[in-house]
Amino acid sequence: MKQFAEDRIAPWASPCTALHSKSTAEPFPPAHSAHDAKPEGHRQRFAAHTLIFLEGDRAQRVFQVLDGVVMLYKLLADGRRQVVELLGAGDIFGLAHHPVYDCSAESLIPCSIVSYDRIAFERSPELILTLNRCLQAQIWALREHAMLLGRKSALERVASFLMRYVPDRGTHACPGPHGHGDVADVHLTMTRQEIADYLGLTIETVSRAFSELRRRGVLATDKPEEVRINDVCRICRLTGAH
Amino acid sequence: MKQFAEDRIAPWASPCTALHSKSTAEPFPPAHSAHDAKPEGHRQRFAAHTLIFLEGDRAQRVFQVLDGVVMLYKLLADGRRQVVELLGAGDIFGLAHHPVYDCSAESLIPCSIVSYDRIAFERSPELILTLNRCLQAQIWALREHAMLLGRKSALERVASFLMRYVPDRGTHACPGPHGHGDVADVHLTMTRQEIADYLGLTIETVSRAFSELRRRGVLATDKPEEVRINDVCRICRLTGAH
DNA sequence: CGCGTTCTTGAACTTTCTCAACGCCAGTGG
DNA sequence: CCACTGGCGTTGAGAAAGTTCAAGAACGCG
Repeated sequence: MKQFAEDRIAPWASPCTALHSKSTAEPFPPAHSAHDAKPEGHRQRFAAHTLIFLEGDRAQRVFQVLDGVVMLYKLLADGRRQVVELLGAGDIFGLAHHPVYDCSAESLIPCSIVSYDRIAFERSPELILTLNRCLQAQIWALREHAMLLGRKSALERVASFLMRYVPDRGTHACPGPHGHGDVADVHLTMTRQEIADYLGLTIETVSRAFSELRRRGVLATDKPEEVRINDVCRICRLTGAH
Repeated sequence: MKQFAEDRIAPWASPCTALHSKSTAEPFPPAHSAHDAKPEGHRQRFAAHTLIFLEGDRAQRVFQVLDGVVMLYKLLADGRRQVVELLGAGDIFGLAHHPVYDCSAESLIPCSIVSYDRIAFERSPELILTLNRCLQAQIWALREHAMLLGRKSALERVASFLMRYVPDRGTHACPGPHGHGDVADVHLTMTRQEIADYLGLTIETVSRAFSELRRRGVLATDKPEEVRINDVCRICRLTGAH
């Protein structure tokens, strides 16, 4: 992942890492040549849990997260919801190969977001390379998530979810536990319901999985959103990936 | 979807449509200007059920399906498998934002495939736009699939799967039943096991779902792979999307 | 302090999985 | 030509995992 080191943030090394990152993305990397038409962006702030757009809306604008976390979700007619992506600083969303958005977008925490006219955005040769890298990272994350949704048990799903919040662990080149103990303090940015809709479970099952991890001593929670992972390696082994 | 009409095949209108398409893609659309460095492609034929590359292999080449159907899948350490994408004519695969492939690729039926050097491919300005559209279509399909894996029942999954094989039905602008009856004859290109791994189910559950649909009169099967859908609209309503 | 929301826990129920048996078919070899 | 074999699909019965429904606890907020 070293090849992204020169980026301000490494936003597409893994969309997941953005979740715990406190970093902020620039609206866009500097232009390489003057003739590249860089569309002008419209900067906006969103409070936590604010709708950005709705599945089915005309897809006129493309967005990039500068700061914060955005959730993309889809609904079935009867109200069942599936969160399909979690996006952090650097991630681009709102593209659609149909004329309307294929999912809804909502901020999970307060967010800074730039938006661009979609047509101008897609024509900009400057952005297209950046965009492609971002799309590839999203595809990677979606495939990973398909594995989780299709084949992992509830406990494995929750363990996988928790690992997202631990920087650089459980990845290709996991450095392994370092220093004294293998503890991580994590601030979950999602409610149990949102976690459930992301993991394809019910809220009760998610709650039970947390309790089970607590019972096993792997986890300690102060408030529901504040989690202390006592043994990152152990959680990682519970993800089913190893 | 009219905007893709000028394409030889409309490969990225929806990756799904490629499944039943008998059409063939050109290695790539003609160059717009002479200076575009179009990397040279290496054409290959693969028999049915042939491995193209393995998850973890160094990602040196990028592939495009000219003809046939390719399946991408991931494995967990204990052997659980999840098929993450089904690709048809026009679809591009083998890109990776890591240096190794994040999933394995296998032909489902005999395939014609071109491959390019990944570095050259990613640098080619000619291909970037094409690639971009393809990636967006894949993201759309993956999100749709996340919905299926996370929130749909076994019967809904199988119904959704069947709808993939019926051209233009169940999409945005579904023309509805036309002519006498609403029948479709479908040749499934996958074994029950492959379908199960795609839908996040077991082979038995898939088989039972087929039987249930047969019992309800919606479906008739001659051989397991040859299916007659007696009422497309009814199957469509069983997908859970409406 | 009281209220509403979110989270947790328990018990009954449903769906899907697991394990096992059987049928069908194609290919093989006597 | 026919019996054997192995792969694949179907079906059944019981087990397991997750869902549903319901009640209670914890927390934040006016």
